[in-house]
Amino acid sequence: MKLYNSLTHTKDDFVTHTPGKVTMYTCGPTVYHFAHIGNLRSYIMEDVLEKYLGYAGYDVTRAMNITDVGHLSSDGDTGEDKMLKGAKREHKTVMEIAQYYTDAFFEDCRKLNIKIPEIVVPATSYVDHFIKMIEKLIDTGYAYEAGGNIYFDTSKLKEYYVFNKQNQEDLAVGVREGVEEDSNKRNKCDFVLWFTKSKFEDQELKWDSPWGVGYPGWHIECSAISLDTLGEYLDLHCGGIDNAFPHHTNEIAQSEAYLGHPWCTHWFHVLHLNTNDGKMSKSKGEFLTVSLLEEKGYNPLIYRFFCLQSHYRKALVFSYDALDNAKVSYDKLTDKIAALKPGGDVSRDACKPYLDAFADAMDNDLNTAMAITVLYDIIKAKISDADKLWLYQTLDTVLGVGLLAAADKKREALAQEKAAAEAEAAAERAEAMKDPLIASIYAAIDERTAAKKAKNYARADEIRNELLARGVTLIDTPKGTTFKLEG
RNA sequence: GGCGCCAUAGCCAAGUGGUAAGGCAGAGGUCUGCAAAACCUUUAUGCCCCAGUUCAAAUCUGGGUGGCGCCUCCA
Repeated sequence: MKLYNSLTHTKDDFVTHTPGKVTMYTCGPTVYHFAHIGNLRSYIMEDVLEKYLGYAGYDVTRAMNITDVGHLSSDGDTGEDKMLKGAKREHKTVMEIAQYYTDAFFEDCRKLNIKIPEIVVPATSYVDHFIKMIEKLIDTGYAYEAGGNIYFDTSKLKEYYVFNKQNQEDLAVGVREGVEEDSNKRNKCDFVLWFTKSKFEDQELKWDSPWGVGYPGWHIECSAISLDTLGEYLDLHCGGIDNAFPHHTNEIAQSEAYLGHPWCTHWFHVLHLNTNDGKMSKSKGEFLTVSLLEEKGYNPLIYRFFCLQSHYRKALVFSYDALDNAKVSYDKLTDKIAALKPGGDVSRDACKPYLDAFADAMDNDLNTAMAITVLYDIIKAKISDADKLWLYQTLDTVLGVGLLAAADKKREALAQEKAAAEAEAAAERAEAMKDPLIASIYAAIDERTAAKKAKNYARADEIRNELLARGVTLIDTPKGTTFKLEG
């Protein structure tokens, strides 16, 4: 499989440290608020990647953190801890906020068919690991204390800017409002491993440490959790592109300084979901959540389908027009699948070309847009319905857009609707027949239906016109003829 | 200011040197009397612009133009 590697800037052959096994780490959410659908784009694409690796025969172990402490600054950069801000907003404790939004995140994942990694670690449960790691970094000279905080010394590294060629001097400090240069730092890019001097007066969560009571920096959590749960050689590290610098850069710095050898070989970054006026955020414009999409009548899996129609390494612009487009495509596709007849033998030979086309697309840097077109090829293919259904079921284990479930639901709904409509029509008619006027209309309709059947269209139209003159408009539907009475 | 990404039809979007996938919308048609649905056919002499390399360029190179992202909050 070829997969673009942010570290090398090329599509590399995906090679794992232990053949047949993949260790995969994902930067999880900061649980201070609901996730917006842009956040979830990354998790959708990572989910597809994980499922495809499994489909391709790898044994995948995946871990994810939940950031419930240490993530400094708010969206508006007013200098508050995200968690603390969330807690204040909702008059809850930080831990209550964390639990509430962790659950909400998992609920969004469930709706989007995102498998939750088998290992999920809240940062607050790993503080002792962070401390151990920081201690070693101090012992080996990679970290120093200044002004009460512990910093990582980036000048001790051979190479700090791993994802692109930058110079420390060229970085603009304070490019964003409210970000101030920290005078304790020896180098511009040094970052905090442990705070004892909080920027915030009432940081709620604090732990004892060899350097005093405080709390961990943001970057250390991913390194420590990954090293402990997945070992010292990581195959695949995922996250949104905005994490490449500084978060992932810092993870690499501290992990490799700690280990003394290269750590993660492959970096997978998902580009952002934008709106017409740029990057999606929680503070600007409409706060697009999965729940909001549901309220507007969209099945969340339509959003997943929308994401899959594009490539993960391309910025995707969200609009309701584009989502509607995906919805129509999805509905048409599942309608066609609903019309397939189950039962019969599956021919592996007949299915093989489609499996190959799917694998070719996915092997080529997870080209999900191409993989989606295979779904359309299958509909048009000259293979049996049993083959088609088996293919949809198989491919959906990776794509996860719920093709068969949606089709089943449609089939059921259709049957139910039909039965209900028939029953209702019969009941209505029985009731209406008590009225002589209505009864006469029904008699006329019956006569016209008989005339149509006999292809006596002249008579049929005559009846329609007669009724029209009486103020009755006939409406032909696939279920039969109904009418509308004027006045 | 530095670094990086992107530009393909009305819209979304593949394509990675061999003559422009797919979806949505549109157009024409078949068929059920009409209509709807369904099905079939069709829709970019051209891929932001200008040079260059090549037998051959959307694709590679150089230079523009436009959009986006990152530079201690983000997915």
